[in-house]
Amino acid sequence: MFRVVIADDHRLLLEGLVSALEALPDVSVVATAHDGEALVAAVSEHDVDVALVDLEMPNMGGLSALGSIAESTPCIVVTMHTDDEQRTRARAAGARGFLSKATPLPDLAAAIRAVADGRELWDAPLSEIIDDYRAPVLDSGAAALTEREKELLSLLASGVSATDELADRLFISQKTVKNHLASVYDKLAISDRAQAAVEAIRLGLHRRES
Amino acid sequence: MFRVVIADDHRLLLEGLVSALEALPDVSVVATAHDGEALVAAVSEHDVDVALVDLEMPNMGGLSALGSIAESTPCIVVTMHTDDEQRTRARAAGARGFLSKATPLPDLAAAIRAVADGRELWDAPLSEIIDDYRAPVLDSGAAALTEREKELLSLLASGVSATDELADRLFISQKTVKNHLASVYDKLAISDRAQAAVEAIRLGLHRRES
DNA sequence: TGGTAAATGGGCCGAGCGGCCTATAGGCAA
DNA sequence: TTGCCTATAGGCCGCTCGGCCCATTTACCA
Repeated sequence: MFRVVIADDHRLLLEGLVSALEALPDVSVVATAHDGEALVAAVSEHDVDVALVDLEMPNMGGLSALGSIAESTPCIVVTMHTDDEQRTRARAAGARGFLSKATPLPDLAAAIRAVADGRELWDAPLSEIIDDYRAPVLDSGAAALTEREKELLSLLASGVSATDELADRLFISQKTVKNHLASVYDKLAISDRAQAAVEAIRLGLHRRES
Repeated sequence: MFRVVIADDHRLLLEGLVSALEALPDVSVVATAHDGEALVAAVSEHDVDVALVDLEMPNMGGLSALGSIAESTPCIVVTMHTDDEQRTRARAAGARGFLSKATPLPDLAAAIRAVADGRELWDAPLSEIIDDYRAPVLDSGAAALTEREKELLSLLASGVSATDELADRLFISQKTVKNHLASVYDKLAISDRAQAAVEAIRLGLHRRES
């Protein structure tokens, strides 16, 4: 579980990112900050794997804050201004990466995983580094789920819980539904459908087809 | 369920907002757009209660797009530049409201509800209008849940599903747990704990105390 | 070619769950 | 003061769920 701090004075972006990153099964937002000073305070108070830092903030801008924290905490600069000058400054200040606010969310997630893994996003083409980290880092149990088991969990997460209805939706017998469920319980170390539904949602298995 | 369209060329903000708004029990994001043209197309293809529009976008800016859609679709301008000139232009173009990207997320949610309810955010102090719409609009079943029932759902949503464990956590007998559950099933029109857990998460009841 | 994993299916059984009825005490409002 | 709602709790019962055996077919892979 990667522990992330986000600093941005635009609260809609900040709180939106919190929601989107928290929805990932392998990311946890441990603190947020509206300005540079709060960011410095936040990383000193929490164990942080990656900090996302906006450059334009009141009370000590992102670059100054980077100077204080970049040595001890891997930082990714997330900014609107993507000119090379800002990019160079961010790198010089110790940032491990530099992303535009126009970046798709999955790319940011991958960048977080890459930086948390010790990579830097400077030299190689960004897409190459990022492609290595697209998949969420799941615990061994969740990673062992088969496709059929995920389909079952997806139905559970959408409120289909009765054995007969699950069987109808998957075109299999009720017995096979129970077998798959037993396998899921074993892999996720849980013991009933309610917990399975909670895990399914946490793993992002709700609302998808096939 | 308010149907919302979001247009913004900064994908991190866009996708973050989608995640945050979808997490609300009374908001559904039916489409997104990266530019003005896609926004116009989106509102013509979906039934939309409120459109959130950024002013700075490629391929027809927000103001031009407003001209095409503001008459038929209530629009809230969400922008970084909050000077009075932009504000006046947005109003002249037919927007029902004007919010900074520094707005807290709950205020945006309230603004969406207010505008969907036919209000405009111009004259009265924003905080007064917004305060009338802080509470999510719940269906009658969810609105009828008592505090104790919400506590129970909150535990369910965090993976506590066994009757005896729920009883221990709430300091009541197992029988009372089952009584509360039966009441929840009735109010939410569901029939077991798995569905209750799904609903609890949808209603935002996960991860809160007492 | 043999081993492993996935998907399918069956039987059995006990414990847990949900449905239904009743009851008491406290708070609040008509 | 007479209801109604909430929170608490018990009994009873039938059905479902989960745990534990098992088998077959189809893959894929070493």
